[in-house]
Amino acid sequence: MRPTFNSLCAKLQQKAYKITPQRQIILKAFFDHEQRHLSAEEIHGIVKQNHPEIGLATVYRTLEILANLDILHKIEFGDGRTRYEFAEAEVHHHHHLICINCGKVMEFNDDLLESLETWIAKKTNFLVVDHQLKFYGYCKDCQCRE
Amino acid sequence: MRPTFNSLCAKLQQKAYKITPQRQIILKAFFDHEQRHLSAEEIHGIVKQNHPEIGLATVYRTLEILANLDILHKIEFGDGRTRYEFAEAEVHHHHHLICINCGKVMEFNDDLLESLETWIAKKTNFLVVDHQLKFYGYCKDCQCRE
DNA sequence: TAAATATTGCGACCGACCTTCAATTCGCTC
DNA sequence: GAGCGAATTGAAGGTCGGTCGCAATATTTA
Repeated sequence: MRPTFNSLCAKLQQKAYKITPQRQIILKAFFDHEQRHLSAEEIHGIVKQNHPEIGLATVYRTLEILANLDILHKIEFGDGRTRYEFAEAEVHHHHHLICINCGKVMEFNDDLLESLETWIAKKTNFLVVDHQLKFYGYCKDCQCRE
Repeated sequence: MRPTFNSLCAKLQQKAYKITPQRQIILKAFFDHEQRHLSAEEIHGIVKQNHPEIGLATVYRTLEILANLDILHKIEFGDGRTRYEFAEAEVHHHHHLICINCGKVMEFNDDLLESLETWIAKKTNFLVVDHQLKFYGYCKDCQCRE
């Protein structure tokens, strides 16, 4: 079951964070664009449409808080900007297919890596707590052209 | 068999790049620090010791060229700076174990992902040409403390 | 050796992100 | 609901990795 907007606000409040309009607006933007991997500037662009007074620094600060509370999850696609998605998605071990040509990002699920993690622990004494798997290549649309 | 310094210079020359002292010095630095994942600034620091006149921009430009020629391979560990390693290492499908606590980076090899790539191609029509797998966790030394 | 062209170092610039600070707002208590 | 203290905000400026423009210089080819 996925968290509701209200349950996430409650999570903020539990940790003594104040429920400001700005934080609500930013959080709502993630519900409205659930499918995308949004960067800070993209979020800023979205919330500014209806709330032009919200500053970029506030967006950065809010994203940092939401990531620390495990509400959002940071991802990097190598284009120099950090992107965010709902953290709950991460427990399904979904990973990313990144098109080198058009930059489109798709997802796929797998559970293959869990067995790999325990194998690593045995072999190397390294305690794995998270992993990131990215595949680079050409999506269906970009395989003919280019 | 790994390429020699001279064979890599030849590769540059084939593509109509000039063999300048700066490029040789930067390339040599990678032979002298083969085990590490060096960033542009680190390379600059190394080459400046014996050749203080080499500019940072030249280092960036040279690394870009060497990466485009598949002599070096770019890697990102999420610390905001691009790092480089010899590309030949990549064909062995080695991946990285990144310690969240001390930042140490270890490597491990696997061939597991090749079968996954063909599986993806069938399932999603996505043509995989490269992949990146990173595990975050705690290395042996950091598991007790922290 | 000289001309044509690529490359260099420098400094200015860029974009993503963070910090500082005065002004405002939240959440609590009365 | 007013008042208080602490957290938060927007704006401006700063940091940092990386890039660009340009005049000076070096490499290659003839």
